[in-house]
Amino acid sequence: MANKIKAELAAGKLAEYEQLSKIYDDIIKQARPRLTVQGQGKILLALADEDHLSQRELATRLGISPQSTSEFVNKLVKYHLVTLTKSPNDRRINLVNLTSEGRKQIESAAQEVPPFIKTLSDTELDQLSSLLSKITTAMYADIDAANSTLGVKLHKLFASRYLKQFKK
Amino acid sequence: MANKIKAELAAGKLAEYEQLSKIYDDIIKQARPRLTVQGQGKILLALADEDHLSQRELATRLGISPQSTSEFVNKLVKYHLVTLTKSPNDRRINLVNLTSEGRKQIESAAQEVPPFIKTLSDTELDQLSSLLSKITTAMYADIDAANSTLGVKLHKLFASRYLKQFKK
DNA sequence: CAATTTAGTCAGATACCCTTACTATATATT
DNA sequence: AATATATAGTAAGGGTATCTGACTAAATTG
Repeated sequence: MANKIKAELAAGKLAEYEQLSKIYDDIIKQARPRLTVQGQGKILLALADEDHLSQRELATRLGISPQSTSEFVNKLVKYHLVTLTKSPNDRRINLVNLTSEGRKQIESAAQEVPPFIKTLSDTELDQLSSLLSKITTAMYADIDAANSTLGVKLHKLFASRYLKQFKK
Repeated sequence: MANKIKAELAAGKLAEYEQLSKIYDDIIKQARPRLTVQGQGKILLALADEDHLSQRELATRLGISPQSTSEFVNKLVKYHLVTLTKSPNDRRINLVNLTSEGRKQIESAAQEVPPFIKTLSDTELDQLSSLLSKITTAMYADIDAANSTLGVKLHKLFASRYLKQFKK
């Protein structure tokens, strides 16, 4: 029983964090045009991980429909953040390429540590990372079970993104 | 320097969790409609905290425009989750009232424990709750600084929501 | 070569938000 | 009272993120 309550509390906190973070983003960082993990931003992030992907590949990796992908890519083209080139092997395929401006956007927006993270101590940061790793691992497993390609791709996407941080 | 890396890693993990949880919800629990802290859900949550508010009051508390509020309220009316009554004192005012169905929606959507939480031990759950509390507290403070009414109200809103869990 | 699969697009929807009018009702001022 | 101003809400229209269905254009397969 005790465990159940603890679990509920933690789940509640997690939900609270999620909801709050939406509001937080809205309110706090209006200044800098932030790269969101949605729509166009999602595409850019995926390209930062691996450039010259086809729209189809992007759609699959990001879990959005090819139609939405097409829409976002076109907007990015309009803003000169990516270009499209036809694949020489398969002329149906549009390869999506980051422009230098696109890359700059990603860099400048990349992973700022939000201020609220700074309130945690070193030990707490370690704890948090490790707990979240457990959680995400379990999530990946579930996602994987439901749709194996998506899960694997996602993992790869995020993994390489956060590994990059380490190298710096 | 070490701290900076730890912070970046934790921030990354948090971002990863957020991103993942969207997809997770999509894939894993399509069944139940989840109450978000946006749009219509936000309105319902505010009403759960205090019923019979005017649209203006809702708009102010939730930090959305009166126009959007009107839109969401009207949708909720259409779905029979709230009703509108003119205030007797001031006939400009529309009071928004939860229907029993609306109340049921809120209850049923309330805090299910997602399966991935169950992979954590008791100790880990405690740790996670406490870390997230620190984080959300810091977030509330920032939100508060930017827009005091909203921050306070939100806090109250969430607090009452998660306190309810405990009583059970 | 015909049939099928795959990549991408177009059109049309919905949800969440905003801004700029505009209406109706209250309240304050003269 | 009559006029002016403030307040609650609505209407219209726009932008972003997504989705589904229908369709075209290549590639692959039999």
